[in-house]
Amino acid sequence: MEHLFRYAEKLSDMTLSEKEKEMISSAFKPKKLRKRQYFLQEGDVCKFVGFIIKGATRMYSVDQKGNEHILRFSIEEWWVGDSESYTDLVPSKYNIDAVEDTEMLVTTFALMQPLMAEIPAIAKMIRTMDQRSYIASQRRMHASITMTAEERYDDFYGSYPQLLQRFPQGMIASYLGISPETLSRIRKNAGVKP
Amino acid sequence: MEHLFRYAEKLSDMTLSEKEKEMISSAFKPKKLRKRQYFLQEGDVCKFVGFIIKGATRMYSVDQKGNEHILRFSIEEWWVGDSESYTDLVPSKYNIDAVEDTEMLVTTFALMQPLMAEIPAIAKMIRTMDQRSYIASQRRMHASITMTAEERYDDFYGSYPQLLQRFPQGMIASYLGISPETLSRIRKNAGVKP
DNA sequence: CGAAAATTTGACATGACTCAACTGGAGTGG
DNA sequence: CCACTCCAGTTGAGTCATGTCAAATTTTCG
Repeated sequence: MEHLFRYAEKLSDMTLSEKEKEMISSAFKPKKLRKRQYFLQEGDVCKFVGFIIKGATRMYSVDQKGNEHILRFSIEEWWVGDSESYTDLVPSKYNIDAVEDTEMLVTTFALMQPLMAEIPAIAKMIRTMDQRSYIASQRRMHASITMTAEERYDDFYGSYPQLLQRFPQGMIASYLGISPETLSRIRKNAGVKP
Repeated sequence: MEHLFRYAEKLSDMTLSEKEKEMISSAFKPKKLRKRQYFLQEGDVCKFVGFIIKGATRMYSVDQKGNEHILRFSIEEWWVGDSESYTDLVPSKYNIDAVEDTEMLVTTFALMQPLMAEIPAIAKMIRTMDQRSYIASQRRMHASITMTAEERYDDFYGSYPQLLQRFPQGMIASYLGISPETLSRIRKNAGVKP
């Protein structure tokens, strides 16, 4: 739990009282996922959110041809869940599964509500998270509209080197919206550049 | 101002007291933009947010070759501003200008803070907006990774018919990340389909 | 009405995809 | 611990979607 407290205090720039920490503790519980295990499957309504203590997950959709398209990676100190599904209570279009063995703290939205209402630090943390997510996603969109496959890879390389080392190349390709073959070729040329 | 009150009440699902309405009124002031007039220029820090009463704006970047890439359209009841720039107080990478003569209510972030802190409906409105923005942007990202140019156009057509009628075709192309020529060809084929 | 901008059309170039074959390393079971 | 399988990644060849450039046409707006 300490991880989560520290994260909330950092993002909110506030301090949590012991009582608040207890409230939080009682709302979350630990959960482990084995590699390849699902956190959420397409068609289910997402009822849980998780905060990763250790490990890595991905969120992706599968198209008619069976190709996977990764929308989001998460590692330590990131949140997991499909906000579209839980805010509107609709079945999710996405799958979320563990890419490594993963430990997280999970809660439900129902349990989250009172925390948000009664703990200012949590409310602020969530606002900050929402903002950051939106900004990140706007950046990614900009990259997607503006850049070629190679530029997008370089951009990703510069922005998220940790993720690059942590996820297999095929998944990175999927995240960037290019084929694994194309990414392989881009990487081959990479050394040859300026 | 009435527009804004109604919007806040709708999104928050709460009622504003007269006192709260006064607070809001004193924080916002009306502003008009002529067609083609800038609301924000690249390199400036975005210090204002606007709520559109009437009109339409776009947010876009310009690349080295001088091509414009539209990241966002806004029309009545939408907000205008670069959240990346104002939350982190960094110079914006984007321009925002009016596509039609536009009337808005504007405020600064400094003036917005107390409203958020003291008016629950405003806090909730903002949270809802943030969530929706993120969801919309995730959808768009998904479309961008998953679909061909033609599918993206159809998707846009289905999701935002109002925008289609309101913005010139070249801007729609830019928003979708395709060339104006390609969009023109897609539209020509559109009638011929199923 | 006329100039400038937006859209359309055509011809051509190319980035990225697909399919298929090959390679190497990781994980598994004997 | 070795042999075997299997999957991820690489490489090559051919194709297709989309971009580019340029000219023709239509629309917009002063």
